[in-house]
Formats: sequence, structure tokens, C-alpha cells
Amino acid sequence: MQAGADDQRKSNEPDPPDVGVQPVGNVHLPQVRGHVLLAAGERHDVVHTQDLRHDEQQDAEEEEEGAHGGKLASKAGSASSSHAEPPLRRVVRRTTRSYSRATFASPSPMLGLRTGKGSTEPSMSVRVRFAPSPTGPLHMGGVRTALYNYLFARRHGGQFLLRIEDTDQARFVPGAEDYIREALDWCGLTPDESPWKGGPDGPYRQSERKAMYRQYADQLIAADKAYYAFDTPEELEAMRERLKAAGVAAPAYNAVTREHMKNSLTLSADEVKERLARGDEYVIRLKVPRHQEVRFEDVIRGWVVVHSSNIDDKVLFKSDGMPTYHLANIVDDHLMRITHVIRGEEWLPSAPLHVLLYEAFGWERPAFAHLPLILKPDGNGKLSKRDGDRLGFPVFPLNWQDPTSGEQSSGYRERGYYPEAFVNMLALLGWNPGGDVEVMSMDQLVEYFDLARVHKGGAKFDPEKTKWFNQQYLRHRPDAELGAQLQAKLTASGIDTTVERATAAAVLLKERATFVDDMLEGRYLFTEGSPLIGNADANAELKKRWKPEATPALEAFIERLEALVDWTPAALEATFTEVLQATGTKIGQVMPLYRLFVAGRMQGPGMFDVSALLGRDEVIARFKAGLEHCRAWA
RNA sequence: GGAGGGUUCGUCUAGCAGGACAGGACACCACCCUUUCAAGGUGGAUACACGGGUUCGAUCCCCGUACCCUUCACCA
Repeated sequence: MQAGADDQRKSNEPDPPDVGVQPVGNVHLPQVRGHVLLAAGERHDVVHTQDLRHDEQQDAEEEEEGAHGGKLASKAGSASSSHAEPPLRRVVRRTTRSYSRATFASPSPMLGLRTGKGSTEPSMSVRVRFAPSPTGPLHMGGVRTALYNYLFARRHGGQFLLRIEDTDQARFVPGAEDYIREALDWCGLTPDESPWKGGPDGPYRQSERKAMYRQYADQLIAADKAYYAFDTPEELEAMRERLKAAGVAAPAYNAVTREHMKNSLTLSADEVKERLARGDEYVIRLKVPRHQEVRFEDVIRGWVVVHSSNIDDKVLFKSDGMPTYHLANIVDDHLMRITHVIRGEEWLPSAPLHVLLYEAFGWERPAFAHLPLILKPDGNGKLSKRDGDRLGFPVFPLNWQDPTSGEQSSGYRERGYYPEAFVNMLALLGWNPGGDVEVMSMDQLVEYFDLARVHKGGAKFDPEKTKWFNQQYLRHRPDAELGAQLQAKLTASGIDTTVERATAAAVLLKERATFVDDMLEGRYLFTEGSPLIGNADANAELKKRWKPEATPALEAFIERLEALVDWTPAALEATFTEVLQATGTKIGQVMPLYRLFVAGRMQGPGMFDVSALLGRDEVIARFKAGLEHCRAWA
């Protein structure tokens, strides 16, 4: 439960005000049934290139682009200032036969200024950060937080930084940091400043900033905003027990109880000095003001008000010499000039404390935006690793093996998901651009992203929709790429073939695939010999379908096939039809057998396409073998 | 329990400043297309948590109730 409960925690933060989305207009394009059509000849390219960027050429730059996250530039570039109209968004929907359902976004012609309610005016110096704790694999909730930070930064031309919050030495997990880095890279969310890349405000690993926190804690003590506390764990426990027994709902070390504890507020100056000199263990606590309304305006939730009496004197500096999350977080955000803290909702309860800290330091505080949680598909509560195991879907972007327990956790990448699909799905979990556009490239997400449109309520994760996204991306992938991947998979399973052939097969197979692996169902396109051999399922199916009456037609077809000059799908179909007429056979009596003889399974691409690809010799051989096979029964 | 947050179809959501048959997508069920399976097309079913107000009129504004979630460490 520990693992699960923690999953979504290490999130991150910030954001600025954005703008409302203008009405979507789509213009200059003929409209058909509410869909915008592009010129017939262009529709394909447009979708590929601009929406999914899966063209070959773009393919090449894909990785790099992802690695730099850079590219937002494109938005600026796309600002076709030709028209001084309000920002428009064209909604492009494919209306071609097979892909008409999904709604794709096309790059907006221009990015005009947006104005939105409750949005803060983004300055040109937006700086946000994703601050995970390296305590294990990055949870998909964390990835979404990173994504929103990234989108926000790009949208406003700011910087996206990554800071490793490893102040808790006890929870250090080897490999976790590398995992974070790799996961972010895979998703195309590469930070502008990070422990690995460096930057003007480094170091970006809190353990390496250790030396600078103490002075800030001291500064607070000097200003009477914090104090030393010498209470032992036992004494703290005793205090809680005592208060609990006295009927106190929420025992806390606060303005009232601190009067009865061992701290620099109750002990004499001399004793404090002596204890310090003696080396007694102590922590430094924030001296929360007694009567004060703490308030801040959350970018996505509006005003949040909490009375200081509900906030306890949080430990800022631990006895092990490390700052707690609260202190380090505020100090670092300030030093790193973070303008917007975009983080998970689980941090909302401690936000007032953070506000108090900024006040204690006298620093201007960043804007806060607390993201809704990602909930489990069924029931309520945060999505945890256990849910993934239980329901059979990944909860992490990449595979992960726990260094101590050896426990394995599967990731989206290894399951065959495209990072674009994963990111697209994540982006829409809690946010949407307003129209009915769903399939969007990273550039488009950047262009449309608006923190003000993020939902307040938690979103249940839907693994099915994630598959759908993958399917969308897969079918828009260039055939050559799919062919190469299919070839590689076949080789891995002991089947040799050429890229050309694999590509030709991929064209037929991708239509019914969600993952590249799904195309392996068409392995019969590459093997030799009857697919009936050793295939129990095929034989069972065949027994149900076989009727001796079909024999004449099948034999006639084989005969015609041997003499067929034009070995193409069209010619094959024409021949087949002729045979049916000549023999007075119904298609339903023969086609299933044709399919079983040649493919060995009842589902798949059209048999004429399959046959054309397989080649005359192989098709005829399988036909004959199939016939022999059935005759044995009769 | 305290504090805070949340609540539109099964799910993600739209609904820009009260007046629409409450829209889309995923999933589901039909039908169409089709040699099969997909894909695609068409149609269907299902939602404003509840109760009061304010109003000529509330998904939308106000109050209350219910339920859910998060959080209460020398963890982040």
C-alpha cells in the first residue's frame, strides 16, 4: 500500500494564466456533414504531416524533436499573420473511408493572444518545474504533471525545469533518477534545465544543494519566524496521545501546544545555547502565526482560504541536517525563479503552509495550480500500481524492476504504445481544448493548452481509450516504418522476409491492429506450407465449414489459378467470381474454405489481397494441401 | 475525526456571460457495408448527486444536505 499510495505523490507544479479559448471556427474549407474536408488529394498529407507528423521526413526528426521539446517555435512560425482576425482553430476530420471517426486537430493558423478569466497574465519569463522524488518509477500521474508543466512552459515561451527532490535519504532508490530521465525523454518532455543538462540555477538535485538550506532556516529563526525544537520522538508521541485523550480532534504541534514542549520558545536562552553547543538533536520548526487567514488564488480552483489555526508548526529542518520538502521546495522555487507551481492535488493541503513560508521570507510567491487526481478505472481513489496489476494495464511509462524486491512493473513503452499516444491520452485526462478535437500532436497540445481549462474533479483513467489512441497513431504511421518493424518482429520469431514484403503485408494488416505486435497475426503471409498443419483451431473451424459439395468449385478455381496471367487482387477476384457462376456455387460455401486453406484463420485481410501477396505457387500449394486434408475426412 | 477539495451519460468531457431535443469521443447494443475480422457508416440506450430558494425560466446564481477524494510525519 505504501507503493501505491505514494505513486502519484511526487508530482510537481505551476502555471500562469491563460486564456479562454475562442470559438472554434473553421474556415476556408468546404464543410461536409460538419466535418471539414481538405482537398481530396491533400487530405492525407495534411493529416499526417501536420497533425500526427508521421511522415517519413518528419519521422527522422521525431526523436530529436521530442528530445528537445523544442519546436514550440513552430507555433510562432505558424502564426500566419496574414489575417488580423481572432485566433481560429480549424477542426479537421478525416472523412476518408476508414479514418473518419477520429477528430484531428490541424495547426491553428495563428496563435493570437488569448484572454481568459482567472488567468494570470503570463509574463514572458514563465518558469515552471517538475520536482519528482526519486523513490521509485515515475507514475503516469507524475508524467501528466510533468506534461502540463511542459505544455504550460512552451505555451508561454518559458522554461521547464526538472529538480530532483531527494532530501529524504531514507527513501533513496537506485535507478529511480535514471528512470525519471528516460521516461521524460521517451515522452518528449525533456527539461530545459535539469541535473543532467545543467542551467543557470543549479544544482538541480536537492541533495547537492544541501549546504544552502541551513542559512535560510537560520534566517527565519533570526526573524523570529521559526524556532528550535528539541523534543524527542517519544515526547512528540506522548504529546499526541495526551491531546487525543483530552479529546482533541487533530493533535498538532502548533501555537498552543508549542508552549508546552521543549523548544527555543519555552526554554531559556542559555539552555538553548547549551543544548545547541552540546550537540543535542533538534529540528527547526516554522512558527505559524496564531490568528490569520491564509489565502491564495489557485489558478484552477479559485480562492482557497485556510485559517492558520489549522496549520501546525511544520518541521523545516530535520535533525539529520537536511531540510524537509517544505523548506527546500520554497527555497528552491524562489532561487530558481519559478513563476508557477503546477502540481498534484495531493499538495493542496500543504499549499497554505507554503504561502506562509513565502510570507515569512518576504518573498513574492509563485502562482499555484493544483491538478486533479487521476483515479482508478473502477471505484474511487487515486490510481495506484496495484490497480494496474489488478486490471491488467501499465501504470508506469517504462518497465521497472524494483532493485530490492526484484518486482517487475510493466510500462507503456514496452507494451507497444507510442509515446505520442500515451502523451495525447494523458493530456486529455483532466483537460481538453474545448472543441471535439482529440488527436493532437505535441505542438498542438502546446498551442491549445490552457491551465484555466483544467478540470477540478479527478478523472478516472480509461485503459480502453488509451488503446484507441494508440490505434489512431499506428494507422497513420508510414507503411515503410510499420513494414520495417514487422520485419524485425518476424525475424525475432524466426521468420525471414524482405522489408518490401513486410511492408506490403503491413499495409494489409495495420487496419486491424492497435499495436505493431498485432500484425504478427498475419505471419501466415510469410510462412510456407499449409497453415492447417498443426493448427487445432483451424482444423476445428474447418470441420464445421467443410462440405464435399464445394469440391468442384475449389478444384475449378485451382485450375484457373494455374493459368491466371494477371496475378493481382482484381484478377483473382474476377476469376473467383467466374468460377462461382460456372459451378453454380454460392460464395458462402467456398470462401470460408478458401480462407481456411490459405490463411488458416477466419479473420484477416481480404483473401484476394492475401493471395496476391502470397504468390501463385504458395496459394495453389495451400489449396491443394487443404483439399487433400479435407478429403481424408470425407 | 480535523482541514481542504470535488460532484454532467458506464468513462473522458462540451456546455463560452441562466432560455439548446444537454453535444462529442471511448466503451456497449443494433443495423448497413463486407468473403471473414477489423475499419467505416447509420441508429440506439444512458447524465446535469439531492433538497430548497432567486427568477417568467435554472446544468449554469445562492443556501443546505448527501456522497466521494486528498491530507493531517524529523516522506515527498
